[in-house]
Amino acid sequence: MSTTQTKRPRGRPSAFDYEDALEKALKIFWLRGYEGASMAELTKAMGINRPSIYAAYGNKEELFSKVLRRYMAGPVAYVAEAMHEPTAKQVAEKFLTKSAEFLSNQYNPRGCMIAIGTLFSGEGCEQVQQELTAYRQGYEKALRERFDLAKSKNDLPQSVNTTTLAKYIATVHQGMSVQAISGASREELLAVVEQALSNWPVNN
Amino acid sequence: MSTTQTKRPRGRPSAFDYEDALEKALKIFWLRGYEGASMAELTKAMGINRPSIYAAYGNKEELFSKVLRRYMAGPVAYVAEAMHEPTAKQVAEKFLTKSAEFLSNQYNPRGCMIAIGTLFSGEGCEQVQQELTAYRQGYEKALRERFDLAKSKNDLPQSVNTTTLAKYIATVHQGMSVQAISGASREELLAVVEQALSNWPVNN
DNA sequence: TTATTAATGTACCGTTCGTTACATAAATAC
DNA sequence: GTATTTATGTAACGAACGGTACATTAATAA
Repeated sequence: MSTTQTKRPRGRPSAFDYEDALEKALKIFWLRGYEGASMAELTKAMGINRPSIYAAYGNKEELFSKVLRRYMAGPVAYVAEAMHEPTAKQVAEKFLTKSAEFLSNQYNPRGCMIAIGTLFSGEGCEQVQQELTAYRQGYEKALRERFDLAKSKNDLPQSVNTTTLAKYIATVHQGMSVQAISGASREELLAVVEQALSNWPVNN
Repeated sequence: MSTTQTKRPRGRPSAFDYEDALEKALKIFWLRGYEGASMAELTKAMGINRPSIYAAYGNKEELFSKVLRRYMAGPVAYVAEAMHEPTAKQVAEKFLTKSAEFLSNQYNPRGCMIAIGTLFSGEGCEQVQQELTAYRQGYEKALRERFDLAKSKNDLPQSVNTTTLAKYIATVHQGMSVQAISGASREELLAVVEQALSNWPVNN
């Protein structure tokens, strides 16, 4: 037999699915931000009583951290995927175009949790802010490294400053999240992307 | 005599200066955001007891509203001024370059209150969100109208979509605020501005 | 069966939130 | 002077915050 008997753990079994509940917490944090999401609202959305949340995920900060990991692996997984496009220009196009679609997806809350999450906040959110800053710097760095690779393959002119180019693409992406929250449509976001990429550096 | 006797009002005189205290509240809201700024912190910074704040400015939401007006008239007055530059390109250059300097001014809190304020928030902040959205749409509209004027004077090609161009400039500006909060330096911001404007539409 | 383990639901903890009642103090009006 | 007006400082309000103690329930182990 190839069926592996999964032995049940010792005590009372969980009444909720770990990942499902995390997904529901994600929706709340995404809509409200870290501070704007209250444990009461999270509890209600997750369908779990508070002590079970703390037992399973830790405190609010740790729950948010786990939510961020799920967010990266799910809704914004397209970012990492875009890096695999064959050319630097296609990477940028894919990244921004997919973002425009993502940000105007009617089933998502507006804006990207990582791009524009917890920019201003009260005292005691320093760790959350740092974590989000690290994520932001992370995808900007991924862009830069991808552009460095392109440069080494003559896919980008040697004159290009990859740090600046990556920061520019990240800046447009972050601005697009603000635009999405402020009411921009998919068409408008795509038009901005086209404008933003119309200055792409090319070999002569 | 040309000196006009300013007659003192009836009751006990205020122990604080209205605009000075508003300036101190501005610093707190700018640093913390609307929700992150507590009345306790505001009270302490303004040097006024709470009932006096409520009497002079109304509740927290109204205080924030008055702070926004002061913010527009002071720290970000350069935005309206930039519109008066002689050409559309100079308008965009001035707007973004001044923003880069503003956002990296060591004496300011990071980020622009209006560009990226209260993007995510808990229940009960709808009015503040709407007000900030209106301000954001306001300066984007000012850019568009300035570009329309430029177009009518052949300062911009007739093929230009001014709505898109204005939205693109606003998007870069908003992204720059995120970058500033995430640690970008003045030099980096200025490099992004240069990159962002390298595709400026010109008559052939 | 009995012991052990772990998750559950209830009910509450202390703190902080925005806001306000109220008595007092300091000015003008008469 | 006395009355009136307005701002002040103290002190507290009810509600919401993040977090937890504790008894109970439901599973496995022996």
